[in-house]
Amino acid sequence: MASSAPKYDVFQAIADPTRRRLLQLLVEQEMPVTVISGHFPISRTAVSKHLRILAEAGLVQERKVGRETRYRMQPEPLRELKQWLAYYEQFWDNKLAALAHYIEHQDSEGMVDRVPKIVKQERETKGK
Amino acid sequence: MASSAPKYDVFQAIADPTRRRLLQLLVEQEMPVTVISGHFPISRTAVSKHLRILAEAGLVQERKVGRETRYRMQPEPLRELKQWLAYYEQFWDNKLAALAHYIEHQDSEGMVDRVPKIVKQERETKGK
DNA sequence: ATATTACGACACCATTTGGTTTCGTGTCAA
DNA sequence: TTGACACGAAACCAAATGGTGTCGTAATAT
Repeated sequence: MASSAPKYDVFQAIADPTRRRLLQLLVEQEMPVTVISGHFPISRTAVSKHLRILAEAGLVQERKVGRETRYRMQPEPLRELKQWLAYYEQFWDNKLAALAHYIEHQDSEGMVDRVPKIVKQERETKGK
Repeated sequence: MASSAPKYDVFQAIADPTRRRLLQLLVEQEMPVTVISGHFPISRTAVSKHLRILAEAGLVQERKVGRETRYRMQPEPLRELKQWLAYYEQFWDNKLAALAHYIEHQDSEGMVDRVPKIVKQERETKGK
């Protein structure tokens, strides 16, 4: 219920290649819809819909300027992704540092149901 | 044709919450399909289809043992995600370290068309 | 005042997606 | 051998997704 309630899913938002290219385009610059859609082979309306999905995921911010709406990327929600990744990082290297970092940053955000807090599956989980 | 030809998309593979839970379940243990599907409210066949998608993305590995097929997570393909993320990390902190890390690891994989090599978008909206 | 531009809201459409049930086949157990 | 089990394949379905074109309205330009 905090102000930044991401009602759409970050994982889903970045699943689409067009949306990833949108982020890439808007990461450094704010741009109005028409200009943005000039960079894509699809219609302005289609771009608009992608932008709305990204906005709902918190990945872009919109700002009205006169008759245009300018969009810009907002990278913060990617933190959630990073945390999710951090959990798995320990498994592809033997990097203890990764695990340490993971533990250290566990409760930064509302990630509770997304990534397990190093939880035992109900399986045996005897010592390693 | 290298053994790790990810013909499915990692971004898309992890977009689905069920598939993320599958990864979480299989990250430390190999399991046969029936056991896996016992952890989910959906049918075994549905689970099987998710597993195939994950397998095509290289995120799980299958191994036949007698009449059962055992699956286990393989985290390597997440490297691609990590690299994608690394590019954006520089934008949410002023962390120069992030940028440094990004540059340093730029050509590790075949990511060329996915993340730009610090490219200048055409600038047009000048000033404010 | 009138025309043009920017853009969201709709209505619509084809394809993909996540799910189901049924069936066939290979493997193990009695 | 006969039966039960594990599982993928296939056929099918509803809903979501990514796309289109048209329209209305607010802001700007002539």
